Amino acid sequence: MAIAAEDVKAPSGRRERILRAAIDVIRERGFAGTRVSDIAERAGTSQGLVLYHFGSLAEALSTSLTLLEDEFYTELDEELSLAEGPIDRLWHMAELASGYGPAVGDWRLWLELWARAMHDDDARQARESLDRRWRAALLTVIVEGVAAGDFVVADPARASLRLAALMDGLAIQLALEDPGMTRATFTDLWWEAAVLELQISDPKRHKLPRKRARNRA
Amino acid sequence: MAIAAEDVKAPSGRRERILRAAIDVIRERGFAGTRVSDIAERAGTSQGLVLYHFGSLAEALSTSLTLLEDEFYTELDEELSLAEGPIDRLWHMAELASGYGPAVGDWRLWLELWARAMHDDDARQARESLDRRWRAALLTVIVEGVAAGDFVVADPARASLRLAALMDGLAIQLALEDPGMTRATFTDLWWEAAVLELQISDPKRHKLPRKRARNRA
DNA sequence: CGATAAACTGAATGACCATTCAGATGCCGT
DNA sequence: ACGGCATCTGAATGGTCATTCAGTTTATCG
Repeated sequence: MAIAAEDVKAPSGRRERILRAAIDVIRERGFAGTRVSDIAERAGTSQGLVLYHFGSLAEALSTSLTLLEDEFYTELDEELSLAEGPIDRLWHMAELASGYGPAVGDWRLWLELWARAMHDDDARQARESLDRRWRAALLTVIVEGVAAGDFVVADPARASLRLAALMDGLAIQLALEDPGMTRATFTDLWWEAAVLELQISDPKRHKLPRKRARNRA
Repeated sequence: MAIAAEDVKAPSGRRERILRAAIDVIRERGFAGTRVSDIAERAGTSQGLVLYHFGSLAEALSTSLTLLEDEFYTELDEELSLAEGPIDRLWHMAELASGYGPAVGDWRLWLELWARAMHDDDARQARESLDRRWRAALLTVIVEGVAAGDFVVADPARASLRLAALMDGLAIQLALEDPGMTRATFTDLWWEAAVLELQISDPKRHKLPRKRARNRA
């Protein structure tokens, strides 16, 4: 069950623990395969409590999406605040997407979300705002880079759209563990495209990847 | 129900009708939401028959994936045989992917397949071979183009990988009906990337899209 | 024309799960 | 220490399917 000793009794902590458990289960078994009992078991509680807190399974899943959004935003902001210039920021985004943090590059979850977005409205909204946010960040970086003279792009909007889409596409292979697609290949292929698309003049130092740090699960 | 008058009694046709019905339902309701009764209703038969032919729902779904593969291959081969040179072929592939035919550009189905591939082995294999096939075709076109002097690429394998991934990424927006992503935008953005990546010298005439022809459903 | 098998049906059967519920347990202010 | 409220539990309850089955229709072929 894997319950940290810390706050076994904290009454409020229970709610969030359930949401985290839900996310973990979704990642493993998919939205469709996630049952109340899975969540309860993973969270170390009873089924009853899950329903007590969220009323229904559907509601629990939706709410966990909200938590996911929060983590995503936090992670993105945090990471971007660390970077110095546009080139560095862009590189950081590539790393994030390749799976550096717990949320942004959690592609199995994204594939699930995409599929669910076609049939569930909460999922649709969640993925839409997550995606919008990500693309906006990318666009901002590109615009900054153009202003700073680091990038040369005719149409930043198009460029960001395309680079974002390329990430998604590469991510599919990553999530499905396609032979030949690794974290390294991902960043490599994407960075090359970015260099080409944005006409980055001096992409030198960025070739060295950072230390690893995988998902909590 | 929508049963064509043609072969209501054809005994063998029934099987395939069921498979097509299954695919239709999957596209609409997703793998997870597809019930035996949905398929039966859509095919205009009884639940019993679906199970009679395929033994189980899971088996019916798997088998329908095989039919999908067949259609995909047929469509791809047909389309490629029509095109003249590498540039034209490449353009045809872009059109196919944008949803020109019934199978290749049926992106809702692809999103479903990706998600299912994470949990179901038949789906995993299906998507893998479909994807491999598609990328191989792309690679072939690129290599031909290089040989013919139409394209200039350092590493055709990387280029095809990237262009294929870009398609997938753009396709997600298409499937999810992201505002701002249409068939036209899709081909437009992709073609521009291809021109850049492959250094296509003379992409002129291809800017005009062909007549529409959507999915049967 | 039978007769045998294949195709087909619709009504059980039973498993699996979300949800409900009656009550236990801990918490907090007084 | 006590009343009351939030939290929590585990065992019903009931609905929704996949699957089974007993039997009917349709095709095939000698």
